[in-house]
Amino acid sequence: MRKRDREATRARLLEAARLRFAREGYDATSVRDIAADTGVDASLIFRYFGSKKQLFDEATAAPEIPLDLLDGPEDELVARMLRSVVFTDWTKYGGEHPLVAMLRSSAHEDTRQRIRREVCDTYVRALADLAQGDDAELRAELLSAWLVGIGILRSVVATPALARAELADLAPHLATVATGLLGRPMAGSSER
Amino acid sequence: MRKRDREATRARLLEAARLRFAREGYDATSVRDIAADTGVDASLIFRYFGSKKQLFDEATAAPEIPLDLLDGPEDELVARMLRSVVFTDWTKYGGEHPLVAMLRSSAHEDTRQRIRREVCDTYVRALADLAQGDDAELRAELLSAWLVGIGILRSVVATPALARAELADLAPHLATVATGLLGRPMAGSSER
Amino acid sequence: MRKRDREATRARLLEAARLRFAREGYDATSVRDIAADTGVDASLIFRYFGSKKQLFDEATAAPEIPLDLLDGPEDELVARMLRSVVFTDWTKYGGEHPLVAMLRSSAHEDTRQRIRREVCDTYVRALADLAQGDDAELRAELLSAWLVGIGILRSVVATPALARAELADLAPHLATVATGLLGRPMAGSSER
Amino acid sequence: MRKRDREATRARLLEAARLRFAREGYDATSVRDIAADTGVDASLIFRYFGSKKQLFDEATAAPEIPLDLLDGPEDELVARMLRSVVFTDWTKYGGEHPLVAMLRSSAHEDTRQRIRREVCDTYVRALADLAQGDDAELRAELLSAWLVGIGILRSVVATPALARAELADLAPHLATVATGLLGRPMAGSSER
DNA sequence: CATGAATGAGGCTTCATTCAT
DNA sequence: AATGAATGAAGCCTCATTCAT
Repeated sequence: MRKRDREATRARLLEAARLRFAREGYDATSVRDIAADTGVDASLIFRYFGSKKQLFDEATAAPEIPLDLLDGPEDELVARMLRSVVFTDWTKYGGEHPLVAMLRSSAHEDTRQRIRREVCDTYVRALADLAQGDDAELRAELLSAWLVGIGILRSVVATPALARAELADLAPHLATVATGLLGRPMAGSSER
Repeated sequence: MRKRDREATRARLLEAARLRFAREGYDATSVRDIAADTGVDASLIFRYFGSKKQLFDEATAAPEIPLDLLDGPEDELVARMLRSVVFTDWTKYGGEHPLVAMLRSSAHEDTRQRIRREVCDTYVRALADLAQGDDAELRAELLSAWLVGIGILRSVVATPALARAELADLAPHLATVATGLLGRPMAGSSER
Repeated sequence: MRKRDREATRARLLEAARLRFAREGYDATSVRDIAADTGVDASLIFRYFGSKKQLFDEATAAPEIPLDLLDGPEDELVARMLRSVVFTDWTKYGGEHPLVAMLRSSAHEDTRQRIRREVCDTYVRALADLAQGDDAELRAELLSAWLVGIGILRSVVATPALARAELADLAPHLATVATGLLGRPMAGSSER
Repeated sequence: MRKRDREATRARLLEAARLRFAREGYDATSVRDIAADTGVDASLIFRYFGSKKQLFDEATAAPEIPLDLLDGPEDELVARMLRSVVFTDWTKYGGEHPLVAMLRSSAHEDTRQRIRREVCDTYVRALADLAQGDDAELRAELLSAWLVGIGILRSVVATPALARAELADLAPHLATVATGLLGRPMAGSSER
């Protein structure tokens, strides 16, 4: 019973922290904000997580990668990635893909490393496996860069055309670019 | 003992501010840091700039757009943009294109607006003029997104292949994507 | 080492603030002074009161009006008021009637309004009810002015004769002036 | 020529200081305010006056007492004093009698002493010479207190009836109180 | 173990004042 | 002698964090 309360409070703190850190960045978020959102005293954060930094690390740990991101048809991989970046409900992260939101805290080298690791381990690697030719990794990174750029222009910078685009609007261009960069035919969207 | 030269001191403060804000972002930079870098008392910042915010605005004001960025041959426009983003000496901004560096302060809506304005006014507009078809603006933004994404992956995230790539490595892929997105033949690099 | 008692600490801060603000005025009092008097860290003031201004407002809130000030015999009303102004133990306010002490912060319009409200609501109104004739309010204010003036000359300016006067010395003159201004016989002192 | 400029600037600084100190009090006035009002650099104040405090002392030195204040008919003395306090053009002092204005800086013991000296030397002494009986000084102070109180309630506290009263409205009450306190017939106003 | 009172460093900013030029 | 650049202390306030209870 007690135990359950503790776990529940910890979870709620984590959730509030995720939202704040995503929306306002590390520096503009105070532990008091998070505690207030949760309705508990700020000192609990130190009991449960040790420090603001540790809470940040835990709150922004890489989310579970959806199984179907990497497991579907190969020619739809890029389309699935794009949907993950811009057409997925990231309400828990303030409405943006976690990686995009984390750029708001990119003033800290630590955060940059975390972003790098996830971008490389998840996106670049999977794309590099698909690419043909000797500079496969570079081309995979260039495609990843595009996805990241779209995420940023769409939500952080809020550029007009991208901000109101639907997946269907992007699909043909996605196919063009992905096909061009990977050197093999890629679909612009998955049928589902 | 420094010379008592208002303009010189102001300029040195501005320079220090540009570097700090670019490297560490608005929140993680304190006016004392900047003053210390400059070797003067922090209160001078308020005499000369009014507030930290005003110093930030002035320090991160859009740099002069090189004349040749928009005035060269049309088919090399994207290549010139890419060089501006990743192969220009941005030492004064901590080594990154100012727009990329400013993302580190993107927790503040104000900064996001400034980024949006410059991206739209300079990059998207020029590209939209080149693009064919009815969704010209969307395609221009998609290409801008790519440039931004490259800037971020290369320096903020420091992804391995991109970080060590030379312009020549990127040129062919640039030509492919730009041509594909704009619907007309584009060069991957300019001869100079 | 002080007890960790929120209410007690708050009360001690309030007490120290009352004294400082009364003796030195708003501007010449720093929150650090008050905190030091209390023996706690200055940041507690902001936790408990929000700001220096709010602490000031709370510390100088009108003290309870003694029940017998307005409820005794009518012809002794002025005498009771005089005793309230100059012959009451205002140690908590640095030795002066709160209204007189507040004049030290009268550089701020806000404070002036508070003084006006209390003077009008408590003193002028009660006196106007007693005065005969059509300019009752003016005469009530003139009598209030006298009481205020006495308070000021006695403690702020510390004029010699008034500073050492006892109630008995003032009583006959009080009777004369009050009777003259109100147009009805008034006593110079109450028997108690 | 140079000499004249210096004296002129000094005089203008003094004038600006008088106004600021009167209207906002010592603490709320900064030397920069005064310098800005005068259109000169703040450091001139230190060259010419030594310190803010010395400027204050000089700016608020007792103004020349009008010759006719003390030299007219005896029975109109109080009337002349009242006119001096509330019906004289004190624009140079922000619209209030200098003594009343100075109460805004009464947080400092120094200022209080200066007020005391002027009140005693000018007002109390002249009135005491007129009063009959052994407690002449006390009665003179009580009358002075009234004048001060009227000045304060009228302009600092801005009590409604007093704030809009004309000299004619106050004259009869003045006669009553002055006559009562001094023990000899006094006029409520002078014929001029 | 949990609570919340207390802390002290540091944030931005304004002040009176000094000191080169 | 005059100018204005520079200073450093101190102002209010917020922060992450600690430590009694």
